Amino acid sequence: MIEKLEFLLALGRERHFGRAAEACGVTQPTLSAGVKQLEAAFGVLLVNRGSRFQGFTAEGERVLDWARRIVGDTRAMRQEVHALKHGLVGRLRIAAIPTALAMVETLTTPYRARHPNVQFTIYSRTSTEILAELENLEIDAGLTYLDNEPLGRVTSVPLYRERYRLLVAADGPLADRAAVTWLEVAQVPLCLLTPDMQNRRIIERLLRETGTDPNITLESDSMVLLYSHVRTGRWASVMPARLAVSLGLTESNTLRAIPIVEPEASHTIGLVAPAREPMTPLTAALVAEARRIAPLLMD
Amino acid sequence: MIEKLEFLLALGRERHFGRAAEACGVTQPTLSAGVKQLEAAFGVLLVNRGSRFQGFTAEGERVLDWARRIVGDTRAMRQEVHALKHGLVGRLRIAAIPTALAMVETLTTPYRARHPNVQFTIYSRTSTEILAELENLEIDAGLTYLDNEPLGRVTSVPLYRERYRLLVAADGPLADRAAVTWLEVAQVPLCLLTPDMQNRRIIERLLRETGTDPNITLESDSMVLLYSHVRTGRWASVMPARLAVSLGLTESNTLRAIPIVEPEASHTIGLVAPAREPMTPLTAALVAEARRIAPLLMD
DNA sequence: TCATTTGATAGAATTTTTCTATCAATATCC
DNA sequence: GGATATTGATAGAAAAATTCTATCAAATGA
Repeated sequence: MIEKLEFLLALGRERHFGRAAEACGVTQPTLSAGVKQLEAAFGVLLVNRGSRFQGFTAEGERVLDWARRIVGDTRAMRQEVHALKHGLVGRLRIAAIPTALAMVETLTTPYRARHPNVQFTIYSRTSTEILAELENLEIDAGLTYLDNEPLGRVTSVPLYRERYRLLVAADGPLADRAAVTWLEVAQVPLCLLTPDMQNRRIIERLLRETGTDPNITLESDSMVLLYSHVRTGRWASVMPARLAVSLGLTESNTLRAIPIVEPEASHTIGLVAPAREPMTPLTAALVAEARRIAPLLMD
Repeated sequence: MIEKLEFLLALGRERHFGRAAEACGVTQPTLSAGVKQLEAAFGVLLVNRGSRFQGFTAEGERVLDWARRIVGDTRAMRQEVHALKHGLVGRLRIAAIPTALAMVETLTTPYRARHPNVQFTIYSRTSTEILAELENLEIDAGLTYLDNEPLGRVTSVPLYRERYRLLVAADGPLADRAAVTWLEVAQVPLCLLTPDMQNRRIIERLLRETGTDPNITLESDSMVLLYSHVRTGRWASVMPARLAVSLGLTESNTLRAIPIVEPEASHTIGLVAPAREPMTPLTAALVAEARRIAPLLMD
C-alpha cells in the first residue's frame, strides 16, 4: 500500500508513467498496475488518462496530498528507529537559493561537528522550486526567502537579513563612495542572476523603483559565472553583503563593495522544513542547529 | 506494510498475539510473522518476548506511536475519498462518560439531520478509557471532562458545564429547600456511580471537603440502575442538573431536584477528538456540529 | 505432576507481485 | 501525408510473498 502511494508520488513529480517507474526502480507496467490497484481500492479514478498522462482527478489530488503525508511519516518512522540504534546517520538533502549557497556552510559545519555520520546533498534551486520540492519530499529542507512569497505548510527559522552591496572596480566610477543610492546603481552596467531567480527580481524591482531603466549587461543562473566575472574587477554587480564577504570579494584590491542605501532594502533568509510534527530526526537536528546559530547571524 | 502496522496496533491493544490476530481477522502465525517482518525491516526488536507477550521495547513504543498516526491517516484518506464520491457515509464511534450519555443526543440528532447516511456506535466509558481508546483509534470521538485530568493530544470543544442537583423524594428530608449545601447532602444516604468513574470521584471529593464521611448506600456503574432506583422516590442521589432534566426526573411528582450550593461546583464537559489535521470527514463533521451547538448549551 | 496457555516453526497452498514482450493510440518530424 | 517515435495498456509466465494448517516447546498454574 505504502509503496503504491510512492508510485503516485513519483507520478506526480515526473508526470510520466515511464519516468516515474524508473524513479521507483520498477518497470512501467508495475507502476501502471500499482496505480490501477489504488484506483480499484478507492473505487475512484485518480489519474486522467488519454494515451498519456494528463494529470490527476480531483480525488487523485486529495490522495496525493495524503500520500505525501503518509509516505513522509513512514520515512520519518524508519529514520527515527534507525537513529535510536545507530545514532544520527543518513543523508540530508538541502536546497538553497544561489545567493544563500555560501551560507549553507554556517549550518552544515556545526551540524557535522555534532553528527559526524550524516552526509549532505546540497542543491542550487530557485525559491519556488525549493517550496515545490519540499512538498514532494524531494528535499528535507531549504534555505530561501521567508518574507516575500507565500510559504505554504512549512516550519521556518529566520537566519539572517540579506542587504545589498554594489561591487565595482576600485578604479571605476563610484568606487570612492562610502554609500550609493539605488538610483546611482541603476546607471551602472551590471551582472546579475537570471530573472527566474527571486534575488534578480528583488534587485530589479529596487532598480526600477528609481524610475530608470537598468542596464543588465550580463546575466546567468550560475553564481560561479557571476563570481568569476566580478572578480576581474572589470564587471559590476549587486550582491548580498554576506555573500560578497564569504566569497572574499570584499578583500580584493581591485574591488569595492559599497553599501546601497535609499531605500535600505533587506529581505529575511531562513531555513524552511516541512511542517510535520514530529519531523525526521535528521531534519529536526538541522532545525535545532538553525535556531542555535540564528542569534549569531540576525541583527 | 500498513497492514503490519495494524497488527502492531492490535497487539498494543490486546497485549496478546492470539487475540490481536483474531481482532485483525488473521491467524496467530500470520500476525507473529507480520511483527517479525517489521522487526526485520527496522533491524530492531519491537516486542519483548519470553514465552508470552511482555510489552514493547523502547523502539517498539516509538514505532507504535508512528503506527497510530500512519494507520489513522490511511483510514482518514480512505474515508475522505469515499466521501468525495458518496457523501458522508460510515459509522462514527463515540464514547461518553455515563453522566454525559444523555447529552449525546444533542450532538447526534442534528448530525444525522445533516448527514442521514452516517451510523453511530455509542459506548459508555470512563474518562480514562475514553482517552486511551482515542489514542488507539478504537473510537472517533469522546464526550468527557475537559478540565480535570490531562487530555493529551486531542482537539476539544467545550459543550456544557456540569452542575449538581440533589435528587430526593418529595416527602423526604430537605425536599422543601430551594437549595442545599454539600454539607447537608453529605448527611443523606446516596446512590452514586462506582469509584472508577470520575463523576463519583468529583462528587465524593466535594462531600469529603465538608469534613464529614458521606454515606454511599448504593453504587453501580450503570446509569440505568441508578435511574430506576432514584425514580422510585425512595432513594436519593446527586446528579448533574442537565442529566436529571433529560431523564425527566425533575418532572416527577415524587422527586425534587435541588440545586447544591456552597461551593457551587461545576466541571466542563466537551467533545474530544484526535488532534490530527486534517481529521476524518466524519469526525470533522462531528466537531463542526459540536462547535455549532456549544453556544446553545454553554452559559 | 499434568493440563493449559502461549507463541514459534515448518511446510504446503494460495495469492500477489513483477517482469518481458507486445500492442494500440497518439504525437512528431521530414 | 506518411514514416517514426513515444506513451501507456495488456497478456502471460515467472518469482515472491503471504497465509493457512498442523505441530511443537516453554512456561504457567492448579
